[in-house]
Amino acid sequence: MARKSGSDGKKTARELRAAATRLFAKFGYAAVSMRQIATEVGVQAGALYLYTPDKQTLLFQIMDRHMDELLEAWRAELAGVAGDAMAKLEHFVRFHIRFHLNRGDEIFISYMELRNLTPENFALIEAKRRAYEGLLGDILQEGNASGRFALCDTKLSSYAIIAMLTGVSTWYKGDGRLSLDQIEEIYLCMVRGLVSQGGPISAGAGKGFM
Amino acid sequence: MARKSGSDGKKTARELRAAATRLFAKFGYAAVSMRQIATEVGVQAGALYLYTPDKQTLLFQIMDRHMDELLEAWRAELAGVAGDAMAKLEHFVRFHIRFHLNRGDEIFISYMELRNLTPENFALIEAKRRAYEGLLGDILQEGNASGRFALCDTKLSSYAIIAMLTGVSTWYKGDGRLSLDQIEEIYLCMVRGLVSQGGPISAGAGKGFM
DNA sequence: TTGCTATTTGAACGCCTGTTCAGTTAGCTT
DNA sequence: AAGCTAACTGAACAGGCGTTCAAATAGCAA
Repeated sequence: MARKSGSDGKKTARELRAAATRLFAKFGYAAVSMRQIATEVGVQAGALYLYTPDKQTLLFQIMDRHMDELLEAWRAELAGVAGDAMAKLEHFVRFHIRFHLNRGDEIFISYMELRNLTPENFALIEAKRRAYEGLLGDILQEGNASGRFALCDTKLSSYAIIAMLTGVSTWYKGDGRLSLDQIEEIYLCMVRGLVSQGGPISAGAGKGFM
Repeated sequence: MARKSGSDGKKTARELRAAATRLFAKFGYAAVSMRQIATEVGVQAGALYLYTPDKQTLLFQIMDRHMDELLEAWRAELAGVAGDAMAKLEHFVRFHIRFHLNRGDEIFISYMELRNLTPENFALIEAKRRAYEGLLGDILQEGNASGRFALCDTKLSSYAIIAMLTGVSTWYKGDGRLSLDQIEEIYLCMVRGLVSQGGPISAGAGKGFM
């Protein structure tokens, strides 16, 4: 046997990416072998090398595409939003949760497998990650400048908000007690409080952190 | 050559744990070989099996000890705290940041290598993790009950707070622009706002999430 | 000095790894 | 029917994997 009946390069390439994403997310890049991926795709390991130069590139492309889609999706989303910083922030929260819940595998890989990238590939992904954090950071600064927010440090706040939002994908199961809408609302409550700092107890206490 | 001069089993056992922790954190469990660990310790691979039954146990013990120390340290900390829920929460925030920043490797492993545990080992670690989340959850519920906090969902809030606090260890470098004390204060500001929900804008808006 | 135990080596086990490549076939074009 | 290309197989390569174990040595007790 050599070529299989009904074989199609484009389809195999797609399935390779899909299988790699699934397996990397489940078992980790280092723990998954090319033969394992090949089995999932339904071909022999050698055939994979028609569609990727090597295993490392496979990992990098999954992450790189994820970051591109994330940045592109947010730019598209933001284009349709008029309003103050709070309106933008609320949009961001909803967007981030919703986007990531539909891509559990990619997000998992993007956070867990950074250390398995070569230094050059790591630098590329890291730059895109920083760009995304910066987009939230801009909103926070705008809110601080307009007096709407009262954040001590917008950079740390962007880290904190992204970390808590991304954390949703570690426990969310589609069949849980809460719907996606409810989760969005709950996180919105928390983020609104977080950026307003202090709340009822020491409302408007100032911007310094001491 | 066989036994080495000055050799000491207790010391080798300690160095094995230390080397495994360091390497697992840096490269990931699956990517690190027993020979690599042995080189770090300064012995041949075979010698490691006097101090661990296998590689999996090595990983499990690192995580298990970490969770035990975390739970024990927090219990000790809480014992000395009198005050309302806000006082306890502030203590928790400081404690969590401080504890984890001193153990970057262990925390990294505990979050990244869960999927490399056998199902039985995973269940044991997961139980301890839930216990820790529950300790924060108790504080949040106490605060909600006393009217001090205005959280929509204490369970989700405990996830969110732990996620944002733990996130610190992903970017913290001891030589950064902020001191540990400053970081604690900034996160305290955010957490206070988060639990107070809505802040100056809609202070005391209620507990329902809609 | 002899004996005993703790500690380690170094080789070996069978199996798996990422990657390459000559050879084979499916399906289309001429 | 012949030729061509896209798609794939299956074997091979050199090396690494976790783990085991007989043999050897260090340091102490008798």
